[in-house]
Amino acid sequence: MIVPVAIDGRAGTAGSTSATARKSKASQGAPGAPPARRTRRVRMTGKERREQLLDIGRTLFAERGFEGTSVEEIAHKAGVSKPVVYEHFGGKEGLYAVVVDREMRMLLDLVTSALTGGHPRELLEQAAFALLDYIEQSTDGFRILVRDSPVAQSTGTFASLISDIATQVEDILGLEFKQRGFEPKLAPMYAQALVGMVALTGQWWLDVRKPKKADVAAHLVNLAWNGLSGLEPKPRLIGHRKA
Amino acid sequence: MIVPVAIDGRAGTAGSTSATARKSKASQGAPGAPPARRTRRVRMTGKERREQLLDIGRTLFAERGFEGTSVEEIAHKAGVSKPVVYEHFGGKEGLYAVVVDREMRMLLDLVTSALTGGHPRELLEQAAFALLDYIEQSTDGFRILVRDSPVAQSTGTFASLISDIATQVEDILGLEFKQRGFEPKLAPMYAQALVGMVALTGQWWLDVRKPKKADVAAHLVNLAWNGLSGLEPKPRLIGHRKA
DNA sequence: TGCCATACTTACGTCGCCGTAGGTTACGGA
DNA sequence: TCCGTAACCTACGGCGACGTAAGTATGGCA
Repeated sequence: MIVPVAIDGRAGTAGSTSATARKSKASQGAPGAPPARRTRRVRMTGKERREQLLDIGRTLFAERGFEGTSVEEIAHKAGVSKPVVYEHFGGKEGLYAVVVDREMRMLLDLVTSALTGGHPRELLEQAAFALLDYIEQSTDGFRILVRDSPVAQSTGTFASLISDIATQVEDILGLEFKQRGFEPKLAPMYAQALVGMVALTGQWWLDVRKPKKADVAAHLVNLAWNGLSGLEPKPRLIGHRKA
Repeated sequence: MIVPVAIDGRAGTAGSTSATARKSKASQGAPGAPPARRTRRVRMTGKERREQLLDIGRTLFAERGFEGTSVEEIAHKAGVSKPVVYEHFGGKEGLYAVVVDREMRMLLDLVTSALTGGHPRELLEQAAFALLDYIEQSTDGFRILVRDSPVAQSTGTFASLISDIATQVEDILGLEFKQRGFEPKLAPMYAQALVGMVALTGQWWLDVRKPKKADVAAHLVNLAWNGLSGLEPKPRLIGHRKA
C-alpha cells in the first residue's frame, strides 16, 4: 500500500527549485512517519516537477538501468502518482530519452570545447581532463552513458554511446595524421583507442577515487603521449587549470 | 499460441552434438511452416540439451541483455518448453551464471596464457592479440561480458566484467614498474587504461571489421608502446603467429 | 465570489513473464 | 515384451509493470 508521504527530501536537487512549500501544517515531513492524518500535498509548477522527475529518473536509471527502473518507483520517489510521469514524458522511454539527450549534450559540449586550438599534447590533456570533469560532476549521467541504451541497441552501429565521443576525436586526429604523413584512414581506430583508454580509466576511478583527478589526467596523457617505452616517472600537466 | 516446431536448425552449434535425429518423418523441419500435423518431437540427452540451451542463451543474452531475454524465448528457440530450462539450470539466473562463468574462464585463460615470459612489448602484443582473438571467436560472449551483469552490480566493485581482466595485467605491470623505479601503486591505473584501450577498440572493431586483426593489434601496440609522440607510420608485429 | 485551467489522484485493464504442479511420451535394458 | 526412468509437455497461479479513463483539489483571475 502506498502512503502519500509527499516530499521525500530531494525536491531541490535540480537547482532551480524555488520550493513552493506553502502551509506545511504537516507533521514535520519526518521520513518514515505513519500518516498522522495526511500530509499536505505538494504542488509544483509543471517545470519544477519536470526537472525533479528528470533528476530522479537520472539517478534511478544510473543505478538500476533502464529496464530495472519502474515508472512507479520514479513517481513514488517524487511523491506523486504515475500519471504525472506520463503527463510529462509520455512514458518511460520518453523520460529516458530526455535524460540521455541532456547528458550527451553536456558531455559533448565539455569535450568539444576542450578540443580547441593548441598543441596536440595540450589538446589531449584538456580532453582527458574534460572527461574526468564530467565523470566527477555528473557521475550518474556517466553511468547511464556507459551502459548500453535501448536506442543504441536498435540503431546498432555502436554498442556504447561513449563511442560517439570518439567521432569527435577522429577529426582532430585525422588532421594531425595528415600533417605527419600517416594514413588518415586509421584515425578512427586510434580515436577509439584513446577514448577507450580514458573512459575505462574513468570508470575505474569512479570506484577507487584514489589518485587526484589532476594526477589521473597527467598519467593518462603520459601513457598516451609517451607510450610505455618512454613513460615519465613524474608526469606534469602543461595547462593551467583552476579546478 | 506456441506451436511446437521442434528443432530450429541450430542443434549442433556446441560442437559435441552427435545429432540424435532418428526417424525424422517430419515435414522437412522447414522454418515458419504451419503445423503440418505435428512435427515429430526431438529428444536429446541431458548433456546435449544443456549445451544447446547454453548456446542459445548466450546468443540471446548477447543481443538482448539479461533482462531483455525471457526463459520462454530460450525454450522456444530450443524447441522445448519452459520447464526444461528450469530442470537444467533452476532458472534464468542459473543459466546466465553458467554462460558468464564459461566466458570469463575462456577469456581469462586466453589472456593469462598470453601473458607469459618475454619482452614487455611482446607481452603487450600477445595480450592484445589474445583479446582480439577472443572477440573474434566468441563475439557473443564478449558482448555479454561488456554489458554489466546483475552480479557485477550487486557486488559493486567493478562496473564491467571486463575490468576484471585488468587486475591480471596489474601484476605484470607492477613488476615492470618496480624494475624501472616507478611507483608500483600506479600499476592498476595504467592497467585499466591499457585494457580499456584494447577493449573499446575491440568493440569498435566488431562493427567495422575494417583493418585485419593483425593490423589492429599492431597499431594498438604501436600506440601503447610508442605513444602518440613516437608513433611509427607502419608498425609491425614482432611475434610470429600462425593465425 | 465564482469560474476554469492546471496539477494531481484513485482505480483499473492488460500484458508478459517467472516459476511450479502434475501428467505424458519414448528409450533402452532385463 | 514389459517396465522404469529420463526427457518433455500442458496448464496454471501470481506478480509486477505499463499505460489509461475518469474524477478531484487548488490557486489565480475576471
